[in-house]
Amino acid sequence: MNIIFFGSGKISIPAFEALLSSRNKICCVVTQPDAKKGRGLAESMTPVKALAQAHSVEVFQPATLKDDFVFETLKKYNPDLFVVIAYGQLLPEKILNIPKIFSVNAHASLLPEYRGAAPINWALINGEKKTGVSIIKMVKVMDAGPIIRQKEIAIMLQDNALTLENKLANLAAEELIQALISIEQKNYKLKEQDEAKVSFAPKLKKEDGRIDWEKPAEQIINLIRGCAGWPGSFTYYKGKILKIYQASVRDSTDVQGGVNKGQISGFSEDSIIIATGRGTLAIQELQIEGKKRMSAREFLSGHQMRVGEIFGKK
RNA sequence: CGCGGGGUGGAGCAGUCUGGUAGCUCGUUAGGCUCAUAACCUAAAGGUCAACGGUUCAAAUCCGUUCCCCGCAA
Repeated sequence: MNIIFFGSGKISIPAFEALLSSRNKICCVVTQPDAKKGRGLAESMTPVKALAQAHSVEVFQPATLKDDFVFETLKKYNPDLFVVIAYGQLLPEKILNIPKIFSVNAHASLLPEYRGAAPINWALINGEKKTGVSIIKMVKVMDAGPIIRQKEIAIMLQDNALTLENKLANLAAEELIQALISIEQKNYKLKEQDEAKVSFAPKLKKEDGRIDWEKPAEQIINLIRGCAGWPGSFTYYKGKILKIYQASVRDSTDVQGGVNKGQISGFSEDSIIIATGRGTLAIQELQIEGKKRMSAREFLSGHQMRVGEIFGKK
């Protein structure tokens, strides 16, 4: 089949690789335009573009899909199928209807739950025990199309957004290939999503990563796990932003009276222990503004922290 | 030329404003204590203070330039 691949995020890489080594022909790859990223003025391309170039696949980077020029360009390839995974933009109906068969999307959740841009992160933040990958036929509404294949996976306690994304990326690649085979052989079934069970996972904002120390330790840990990578979870210490990379629940029972939430309640050999709304948690890896990421042990070597100091105040 | 923090023995930091003997918490090595220990005590090794240039009797510290790391913003 002639396929046009839409993808931008890291999660789409295994699927893209799987497609490249399948019997299908990738006519062209559509990915987000190079962004002028920050500190200096470095231009950065999506990982998908880098991989496409390495395989000499044509790359197309329209700023918007609403342009007629985009429609004409894609039409010219005469594609059988569009494969979309973590592209980063809604595909207009006109575009979706270009391929002869239809457009397929791989989504990292058990649809109809967690529709939207950040399903992996929200599943972790909400403390879900399982998630998965759904392969759907695309319709006009974001992530609302009928399901072709769906595969469940357990969320491990030690999983964070990065490790889970990795697992789901590989799973998505496998499921996608299977789905393509069944589509080619025309022996697939479509299962409509149950609209009553729809939930949403909107794109995360930086602010979503701010830790609320009033919450129970478990919930804070879930936030840290869910925000790993981007946007990262953070709090404040002595007026500076303090990012927390690795932490675990130390004690999930009630805190003794009089202890302020966010207070340093002690230290162990390798971690800083903080009181929360319910229970305590142990920070193992962190980063203060302007410094490198380091272990709690390293941090404590150079910073005199005291029991009773408060986290979370600017 | 977007804003800001930083580069000091192996790690993390102080010292820089107000130039004048290289400091702290660890780690490493050796010895001691101990039934024993990653605990405790003692000692030692380990630095061209990012680089180059300037000012000065004297520069980690003041001035100029460059390189590198990081946070914000996107």
